[in-house]
This record gives sequence, structure tokens and C-alpha cells, in this order.
Amino acid sequence: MADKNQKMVEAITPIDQDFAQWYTDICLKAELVDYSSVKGFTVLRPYGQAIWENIQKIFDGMIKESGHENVAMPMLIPESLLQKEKDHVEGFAPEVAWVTCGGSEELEEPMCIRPTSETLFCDHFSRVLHSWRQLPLLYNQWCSVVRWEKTTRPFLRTREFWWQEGHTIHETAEEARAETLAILDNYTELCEKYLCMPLVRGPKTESDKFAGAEDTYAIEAMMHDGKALQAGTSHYFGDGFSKAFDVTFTGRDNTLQHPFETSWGISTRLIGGIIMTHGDNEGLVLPPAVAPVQVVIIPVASHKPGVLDKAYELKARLSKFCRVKVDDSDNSPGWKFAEWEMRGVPLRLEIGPKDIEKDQCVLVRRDNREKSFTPLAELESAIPTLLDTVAKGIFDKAAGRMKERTYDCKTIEEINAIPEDKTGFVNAMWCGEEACEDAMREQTGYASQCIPFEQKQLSEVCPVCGKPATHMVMWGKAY
RNA sequence: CGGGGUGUAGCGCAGCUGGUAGCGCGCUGCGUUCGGGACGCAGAAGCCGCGAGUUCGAGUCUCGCCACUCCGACCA
Repeated sequence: MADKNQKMVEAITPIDQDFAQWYTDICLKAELVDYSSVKGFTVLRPYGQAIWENIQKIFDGMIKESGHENVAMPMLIPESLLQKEKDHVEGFAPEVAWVTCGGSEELEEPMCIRPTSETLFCDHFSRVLHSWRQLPLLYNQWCSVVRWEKTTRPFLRTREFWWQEGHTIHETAEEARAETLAILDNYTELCEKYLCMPLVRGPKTESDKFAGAEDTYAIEAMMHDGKALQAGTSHYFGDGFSKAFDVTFTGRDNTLQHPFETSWGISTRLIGGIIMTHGDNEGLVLPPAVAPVQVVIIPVASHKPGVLDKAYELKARLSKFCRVKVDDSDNSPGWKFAEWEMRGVPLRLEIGPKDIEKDQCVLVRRDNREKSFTPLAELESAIPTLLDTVAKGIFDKAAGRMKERTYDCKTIEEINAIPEDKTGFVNAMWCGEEACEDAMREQTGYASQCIPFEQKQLSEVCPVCGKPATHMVMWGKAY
């Protein structure tokens, strides 16, 4: 048995041997992505795209329910437009790609390929907004953006990535602040309930905010190796952008006013998060809510009469309430077991002559390989229950790891005592000075990730400078 | 952007002191198999990353470039 287990995983580097290689192996062998001929630009293959579409469907539904509308903005931003907001251009200029020619003509003004679309939305808002009666404008777009990153990895950091970017404008600051937090709650629900990914949430520190934002809130997830992944952000802009772009409306009191603005985004990076949160030595483990195939039916001895027919019959029944596939390829059953485990399918249904005789099938959970014999008549209730159990199982496992690898520390020494192979989230106090953030990074390797909403008073002083502490910060090593 | 590694069939690799390219897996066809990555037979598939140079002759030597990948710094 040991030998057989060995052989099943030969395609994927063991997770504890080389985490980075394990990650890349899964991306390629589960056929989520392919590299293209341009560095940092990847192809989302059907299986990866299907996961992304499922994420889109869930989140798109949430924001539509709260009144948001989808739009499509241009891909090019004139240089002069990008430069209207000072902090914003400083933040993004180093990583934008430029278009300087159209056909054989050099352009009068260079255009950048959008790294994000605040400037485009503001420009548009400035043209269409006239009255407080139009507010709020709750816009979102699904698109790709380009940021010329130096080092790239599938999903986690690519030069082009697919995302949604929400951009809203509101009559009052309070309303815009509430929007920022409401979206953060949507992100939380998406990650925790659907992607089974527990989070730490809170505002970013001053130095870590989005370029041009007044407040930036983040959701942070812990990966299998203890490192932090920023899974989404929601920004409150105040009226900084609307002033820079001259976005105005006539208020209830007949005065000219600037609206208050938010923006927020999640990207295909979430798929990287799913891989690194739930994956194991057998490969990908997909949260049932976004798995392109939730149940794979493996016919055993499929040449024997009645077996394939039964498999198709079950597929027809199951497809009424879940996403199901029959693997009727010529491969051996053992090969199919390993293949679909590697692709992270939450449930496997085995059906063979022996089962058909007894009117039952074998159901196997992906997360722990637990097998159960289930009467065919009970599938309609058994499968949804099992899918929920898998979801809960992988959430609890991730939450357990996050708890185990979150350290409350009072001193630099305590932080440095955390073993390299037990990297995790460090809760420690902070005085509020950027210099101490920098010092913390230099002395411990841990950088500030966010100021968690759930605060604890671990001590009275900043562990770096000894001055009175103002907040507890969650520090980590980020992707 | 700094440091390391790797580019030879779809994938993983071998190819020595230069002599005209091979193995495993996969792929195609036929047959036998089928409860944890089955087997037989027959086949197809290569600008040896790109460009110069040395040489009668370069996958192999020299120089340059490019790409991918890992580790740092930076970043969603």
C-alpha cells in the first residue's frame, strides 16, 4: 500500500519538500493555467476559468443584490489623466505598461494600459454626474488589468490578472465609509462561507494603504506554509479623487459639492489562495461551492453490461442539484481516482457491478478519503449533506492551522523565537510610527499586514521603541 | 532589480575528449483489461531556446541575447 501511495503522488512534488514547486505543479497539472509566450501573462485554462466563473457568479450576485451595476471601461488611460491624482500616480507609475504607437503613427500622448481604473471612473463620473438625485452611483466592472511586475507566479502575481473593481460615489462621507465596510463583509462571506478560507480583517497601516486612499481595509488569509495572502481590499477615498478630477454635483442645498468615493477589488489571486489553503500531497482540494465538478462518477468495470448506463442515469439525476461529471474515458479506475483527486473534486462516486446488484454506490470525500456505501435511493439527500461536510471539514482544518500558527508576542525576542518552519501570524502591539514598522521588518522579517478589528491589549508598549502602544497589529510574511 | 538553476519530441530526462539524436512517460491505431495511476503489438512525432563566432564538421566549444524557474528587495 505504501508503494501504491507513493506512485499516486509522483506527479506532484511533496508539499513539505518544496512548497513553491508543489504550488506550481498543481497549477499546471490540474490544468488551471498555462504559461504564454509573454512573461507574466498566463492562460486561464477551462478548469481554472470555470473556478473563476463560479467565484464571479457568487460575488456578482451579492453586489447586484445591494444595487450595484456592472459597466465596462476603456483599457487605455491617457498619461495626463493618470497624473491627475498625485499619490495615485506615484503608486502606480513604476509598474504601468505604455502604448505609444497606433499603427505606424506615434501617439501625441502616451496611453497606459489600466493598472486599475480609478482615473477612468472619475473622468466618467465628472461628465455624467450633475445632481444629488443621481447618487449613489454603484458601479463595478469585471476585467483584466496590467501591472508590470518584476517577478511573477501563476495567480499570485502576474502582469495581467482578472479581477473585479468596484467604484462607487456617494453624497456623504458616512455613506461611502459604510459602503467600504459593507463590501468588506461581502468579501468575508465569499471567502469564509464559499471558499472555506478563514480570515483576519482590518485596516492597513498608513504606509501600506492603496495609493490615494484615505483608508484601506484588507482581508488576510493564512496559507499552508503560514504565510499571509491579501485576498481582497476595500478602500475609502474621501473626496480626494473627486476633487482631483473635478467630479461635482449640485447638492440638496443648491451648492456645488464633491462626492465621496470608494473602490474595492478581488482577483484571480483568490484561486492561488484556494490552492495554498486547502491543497495537499494528492493535489488540489476545491471548496464545493466553486468546484467546476462537485461529484465525479467513476464507473468500475465499465465494459460490463449496465454499468455505463447506470452511471449516465445517476448523472442525469444528480445534475438536478449539483455539478456532476461521468469519467467514461478508457483509463483504469485507479487512474481516474488519482486524476480527479489531483483536480480537487470534492466527492467521488464509484459505481460497479457489485454496487448495482445491491442498489448502492461508494461515495468518497476528497478532503479525508473517507468512504461510505450509500443506497442509490438516498443520493438526493446524502450528496448535499456530504458536500456541506467537506466544506466544513476544509474550513475547520484551515481555521485550526490559523489558530495554531497565530502568536501573541510582547517582545522582539519572542517573535524571533518562532521557528522558520512555523511561520505564521504575529499579533504584537505598535506605537503607530512608520519607523517601528520598518524596524520590525528588519529585525524579525515580519511586516505589518493589518490592524485587526478584533483588538487585544497584549501589553502597554511598542516592542520596538518602548513608547506607548496605540494598536495591536497583525504581522506576517506576505505573498 | 540582485543572486542561483534550467532550456534537446507534448512532459521528464540522457547525450563523454566535437562526427549529423536517444530513453521513459504521454500521444495515435488495433486487441486484451477494469474496486487505487493495467498490458501486448504496430505507429507518429525534433529550426537540440535564439543569434553570431571557432571548425572540414557544433546538441556538444566561445561570446551575446531571450525565456522559464527558485531565493531575496518591491508589489494585489
